[in-house]
Amino acid sequence: MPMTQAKSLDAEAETSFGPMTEELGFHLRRAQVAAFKHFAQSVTAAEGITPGLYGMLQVIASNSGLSQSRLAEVMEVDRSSIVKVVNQLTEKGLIKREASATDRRSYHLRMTSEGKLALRRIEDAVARQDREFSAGLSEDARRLLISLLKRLY
Amino acid sequence: MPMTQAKSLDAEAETSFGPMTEELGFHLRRAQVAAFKHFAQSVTAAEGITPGLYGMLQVIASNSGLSQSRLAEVMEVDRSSIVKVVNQLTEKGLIKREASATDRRSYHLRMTSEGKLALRRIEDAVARQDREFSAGLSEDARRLLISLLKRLY
DNA sequence: TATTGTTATACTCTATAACTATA
DNA sequence: TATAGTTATAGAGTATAACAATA
Repeated sequence: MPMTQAKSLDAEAETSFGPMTEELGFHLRRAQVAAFKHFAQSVTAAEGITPGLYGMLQVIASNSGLSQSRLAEVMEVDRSSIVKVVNQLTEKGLIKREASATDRRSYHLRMTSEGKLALRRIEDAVARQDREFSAGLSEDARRLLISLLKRLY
Repeated sequence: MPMTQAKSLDAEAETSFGPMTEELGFHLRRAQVAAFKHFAQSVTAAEGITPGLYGMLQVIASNSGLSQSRLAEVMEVDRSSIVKVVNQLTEKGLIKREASATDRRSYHLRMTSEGKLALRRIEDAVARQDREFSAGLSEDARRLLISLLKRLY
């Protein structure tokens, strides 16, 4: 059944999606949806970490001590949307909030030692997943694709 | 302020996002978010049509008479998620539900004449938007990018 | 006055489960 | 029994507005 569906989608792609098949945005979206599904089936299934949480973890790990407001800025979401995420990562024992010595309103976010350990593991899983996902591309094609994508933002 | 932010993100990109900058999924997501924002600022602002609704419209236009279940299949969402969308497009006068002559449970979805007219206009707006969004790429680079993206799904 | 983190609230998108009317 | 469309409901993910504590 999955093969049949895939086959029919392939065969009717031109007629099913009309002029959209000429649009970059259309293919960008489809590829991105496929990437999320792939991530969910490997990394999220094994480690319980969504793409969003993984991104937050990496930003915290690479910018140790940053504030929640700064994290929100980097992730380009509202400050209020960060609260839940930080709670989740804290409850998982992956990060900690440290009171700032100079500003009592603010927290410094840092990885816990368990978090650092977990991130090394997750990072490997993500790297493998990313390679698997792009298995249809040669290493050169993969690099080329990344460089083209970067020119869009 | 936007320029300052963009500049600081560029300058710190390597340190802010860590190993993610090596991942295809990371760049795919950023490009896709940028594409949605661009679409929202041009097409959605001018025509009140989101990327999702536009996709539905094109699939209905290219597969006139298809059922809601078939539309859900093509869009890869649940049947129940289609109901609201079909209602919205019907209320906007862009599509109509026609009773099936052979199966009284089922509807055939079709564009209204106003819908066809509107779609021609929206289609042009989207085509312009898509070119603007990919203005940083030559025509060849754009085609290359699309062909690379297709190899991911 | 402005900023940090928070809460309350709401909106969009999507899914699951259960219903109805058919088939 | 199975399918088409629908409804009720829930869970992500995100935003806005307003608040307390602090700067």
